[in-house]
Amino acid sequence: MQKFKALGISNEIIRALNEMGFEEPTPIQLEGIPVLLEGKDLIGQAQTGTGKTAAFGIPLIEKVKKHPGMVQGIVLTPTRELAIQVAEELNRIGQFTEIHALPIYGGQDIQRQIKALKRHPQIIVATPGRLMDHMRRGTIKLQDTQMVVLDEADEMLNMGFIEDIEQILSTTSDERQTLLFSATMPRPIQNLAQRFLHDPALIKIKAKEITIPLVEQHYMEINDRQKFDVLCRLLDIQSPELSIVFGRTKRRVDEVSEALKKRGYSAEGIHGDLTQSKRDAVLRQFREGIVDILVATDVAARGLDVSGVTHVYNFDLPQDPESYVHRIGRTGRAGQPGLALTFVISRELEHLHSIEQTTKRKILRMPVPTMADAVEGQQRLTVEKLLNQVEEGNYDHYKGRAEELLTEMDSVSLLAAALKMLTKESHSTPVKITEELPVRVRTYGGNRRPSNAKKVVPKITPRNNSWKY
DNA sequence: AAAAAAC
Repeated sequence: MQKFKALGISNEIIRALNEMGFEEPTPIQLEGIPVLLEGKDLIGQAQTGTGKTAAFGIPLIEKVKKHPGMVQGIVLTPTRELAIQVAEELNRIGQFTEIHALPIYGGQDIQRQIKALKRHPQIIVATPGRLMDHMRRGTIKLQDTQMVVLDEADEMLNMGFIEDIEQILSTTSDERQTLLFSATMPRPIQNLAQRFLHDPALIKIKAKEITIPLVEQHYMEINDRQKFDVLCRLLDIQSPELSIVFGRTKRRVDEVSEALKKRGYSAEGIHGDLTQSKRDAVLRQFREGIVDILVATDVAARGLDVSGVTHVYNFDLPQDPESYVHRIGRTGRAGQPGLALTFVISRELEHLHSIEQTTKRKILRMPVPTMADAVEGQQRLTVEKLLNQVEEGNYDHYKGRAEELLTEMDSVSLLAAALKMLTKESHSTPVKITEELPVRVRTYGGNRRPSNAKKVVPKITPRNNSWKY
């Protein structure tokens, strides 16, 4: 925290950073914050997860607070979800100040937004289309805007927002401070920078640092018909805390999420054809862990920062290397390890290879897990779930399964735990299990995996980042 | 070719 203080950040914000668990500034914060506090324009080549939002958010809030009233800061993002996420982070950074950030995006009731705007948030985080809508209606005026942040500028370019962005920038004062963040710097983005930024500082997080070092990357060669069953197997075996399954189309996302739900997984789909309120709700549930598998199109590929995402499954190979990098970047965040696993059908192997070359990272082949692997994984999960229930004192629901398991378990402590569970009244004191719990259980009908069988699929263990079943 | 984004 001393290092944050040394950057010249005010006490209220330091206090908020403390509460948010920030310890040391990331490279982009260390370099960017002083430059921005000085008032310079900035081009930042970095992704989220590098602490980018705080890098512009801290100076933004510092600057804004001295001039209460009108809209003084604008952040533009390519997707609606990102607008919500960035606004939330800004509000956390500014929680001990009088500064408020409001997300403004399409698909949400505009009257509701107009009402919220009457409370005069100093910062607006918006997708371009809806912001333009408000500008035309006169419900947002940008004359007093002192800082404009273009977040994920290359993606906004891809989505055809460049003209909107130019128009928005032209509406604001030339005195404004302009920040442009982009993972890549294609020609049109360079032109934009040249036209609208004045003598910008350049901060580049090198390519090596852009690819996420803590994400283990694997692929599995598989045919299309097997994909769903194998996904279920993997979910059982690897038991992710939270996971994202990326599909190629909206339709595909619907199919996979429905099928997962039918099999009893806690999954929800998200894509651009859903109503915005549904999208907001799904993402909220996912963040809270109410839903633990998010099935998504590339709408969720960029910038989304959800803590606890231990696994990303590319159910379908992404179209381009850029999309691949963004998708797998949803895990391995904030220094936590993550696993990215990509399903590849044989004719796509070459495409996978080109992704490998572009990202300059080896994607390791992983064999399809056997049925025995799956059975064992499933049982381990069931036992773990059961034991959690025992700890929490909710026995009734698991009674039947527990009785079944009693005949299968070869571990004395598991047996004892389950016995306790079955003999306790449902309202009695929960059993506290403190001993190390063995997780191996005997498989059905003596159908053990032969000792010479391959046993290879790594399971992610966040504690030590080692790979084993 | 698909996805995203304003009504």
